[in-house]
Amino acid sequence: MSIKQVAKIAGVSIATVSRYLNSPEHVREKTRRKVQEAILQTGYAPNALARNFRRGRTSLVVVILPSVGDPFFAGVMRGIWRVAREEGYSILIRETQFNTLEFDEYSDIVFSKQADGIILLASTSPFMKEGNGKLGKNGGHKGEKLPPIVIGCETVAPQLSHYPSVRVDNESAAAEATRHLIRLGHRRIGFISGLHTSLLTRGREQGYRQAMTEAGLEVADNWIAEGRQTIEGARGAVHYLLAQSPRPTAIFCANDEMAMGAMHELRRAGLRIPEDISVLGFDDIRYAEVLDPPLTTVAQPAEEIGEHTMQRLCRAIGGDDIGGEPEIVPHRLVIRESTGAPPAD
Amino acid sequence: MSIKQVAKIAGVSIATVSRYLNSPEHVREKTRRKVQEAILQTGYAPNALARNFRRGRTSLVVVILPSVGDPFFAGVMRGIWRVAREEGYSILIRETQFNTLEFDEYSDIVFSKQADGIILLASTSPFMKEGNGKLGKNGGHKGEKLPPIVIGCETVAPQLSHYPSVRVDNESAAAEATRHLIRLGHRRIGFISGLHTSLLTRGREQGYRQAMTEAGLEVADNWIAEGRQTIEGARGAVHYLLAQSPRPTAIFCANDEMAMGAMHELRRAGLRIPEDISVLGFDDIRYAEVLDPPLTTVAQPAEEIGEHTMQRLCRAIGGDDIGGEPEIVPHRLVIRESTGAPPAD
DNA sequence: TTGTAAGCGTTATCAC
DNA sequence: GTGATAACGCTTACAA
Repeated sequence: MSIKQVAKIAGVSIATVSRYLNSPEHVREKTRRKVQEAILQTGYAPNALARNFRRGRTSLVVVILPSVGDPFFAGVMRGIWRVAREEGYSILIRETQFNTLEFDEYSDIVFSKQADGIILLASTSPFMKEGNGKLGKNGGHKGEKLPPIVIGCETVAPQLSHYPSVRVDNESAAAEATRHLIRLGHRRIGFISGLHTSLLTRGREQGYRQAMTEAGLEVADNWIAEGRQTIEGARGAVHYLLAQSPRPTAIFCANDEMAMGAMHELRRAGLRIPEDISVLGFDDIRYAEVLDPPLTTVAQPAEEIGEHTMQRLCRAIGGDDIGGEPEIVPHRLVIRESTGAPPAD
Repeated sequence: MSIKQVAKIAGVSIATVSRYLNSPEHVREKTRRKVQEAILQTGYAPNALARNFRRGRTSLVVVILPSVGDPFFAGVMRGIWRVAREEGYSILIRETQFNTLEFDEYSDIVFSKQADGIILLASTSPFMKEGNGKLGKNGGHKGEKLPPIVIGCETVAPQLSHYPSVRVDNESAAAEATRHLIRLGHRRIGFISGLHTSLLTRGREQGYRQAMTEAGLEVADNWIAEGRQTIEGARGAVHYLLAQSPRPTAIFCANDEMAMGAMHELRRAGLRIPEDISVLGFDDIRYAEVLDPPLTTVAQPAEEIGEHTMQRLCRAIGGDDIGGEPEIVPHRLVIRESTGAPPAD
């Protein structure tokens, strides 16, 4: 009833009010003033609900991520927001924590018009049933188009392999980081990965293995410890690694958060970093450089990842075919003081 | 057109399909099956846009906060999400960074039906013009109701003082923390606050001053340093404090993030913590205990704050009068190893 | 228990 | 430039 009231007060038709709102240049100066006056008088605010309904779009984008707590994602989000603001989107965040979401749950968000598109940041569970209904591999929701989805940061489940993504080359990056440790003289290098149900760190583990193999070094099974990608998870993993014999002289953690937990646990065990054992992280979150010692880690351009992901999504929503290839953004090994030569032994 | 198609295929009216969706118990078993079959066949998903429009509500709540990066807010968000899920709301996040938003910009979110309610986490700028239009102190958007807004975490601008909030007693908490330092023997205690444009840390500074005064200690102007509530901000502040003479033997930081920056800068200056100088934080983010040394800080029940805030908002949206009093949740001083006796001097 | 039909606030397509 | 008016997809009296 609201545009109607404004129209009545201004003495024009509702069409004119609508025009005033959406393309004022098509309204005569004099009329414009009348409408403006009426709007001020009534305190009218256009009903976004009705507008979106009519237009058939929500102007909402859902971002799905494992945990907002991670400062790395905060960086990615910032990039997403920047583009979202420019493009007129609001961002809805869904945290998966550690539970498994079916892919259909994502796509339904779009088909039921809760959002115009979806960004998947990092791990999705690989436990999605193949071809169960709405999104087979050549996809389509009973004939409708594929939902606009772009993946940020990480390698993904096979079902998602046809969707575009923006990320660093995790494998190369991890290999490069591992080589840094090897160059320092380490031979026994441990790796703390995420849970095996998470894809977040899969590529990183691959890179680690590759660098080890290529250097002719053994990758003992008991040098790879698995844990939740949390401080607690890393603690448990370190506990496990320290119990091995011989134990690693360096630990590569699949992300910085885990590196922080690892460093703490190592200190509690009475070890000095890097004199007794080296620690390496991944992400270069803002805390990495203020740790004691500052953490050697692989930097990802978080904001850039966010921006590009969102930009690509916008194009997909706009109907462009954005292809399915991953866009690889550059990483950078940041050498600080948590890595050094192994102890004389 | 969609419910229509389903209705046609099922051989019933659209009203029946709608009923099946919203109150299946009012549909005869046999009919129910027909509808279900049709829905499966078509892959129909109700159009949330149309539904919300019709119902006049968005099922969205906007959370406005200075920065998602802060792990403390991540905890609060978790609490908000838990309740939101139960109550059927999705959460839209708006990051203010460091810019000043007008209050009208918030309230318009509700009046233009972009969301059903608003949660304001921590600082809002105090620079909002008084009584400029839509929301005077006895408020109302040209006669409409006050928008449902609940404030989480912090003391607020005078214009918002009539809105309900959920938070710890910052003043008492900060006073208690300061007394801990005094008890350890410190007399010269510095305070690193947020920017003066931010209300985030106002109450905490009050508490600090109160405890100092009450102990008969001087609060020198040059022992209070101001900076952005970031690692960088804290570094600058420490730099300033260390240049004072005599300089403080302990530094109370208005939050843990700043404490992390402070610790790093102190170490760079060659000072040992706590032997040479003590550091105290606020929030007890999850990183606090893995720092070296682990950080003494004031713990806030982040998730609980989030839950209660959201619960209260839900009631407000439901039309209940939830009053304007703040709900105070308990804080707890967590003593770790970053605080100790002052140096003999 | 089911169907008919009004209406939610916009935008878009026409004529004028 | 402006004004009628028909959608958009759904919920909900009210009638049958």
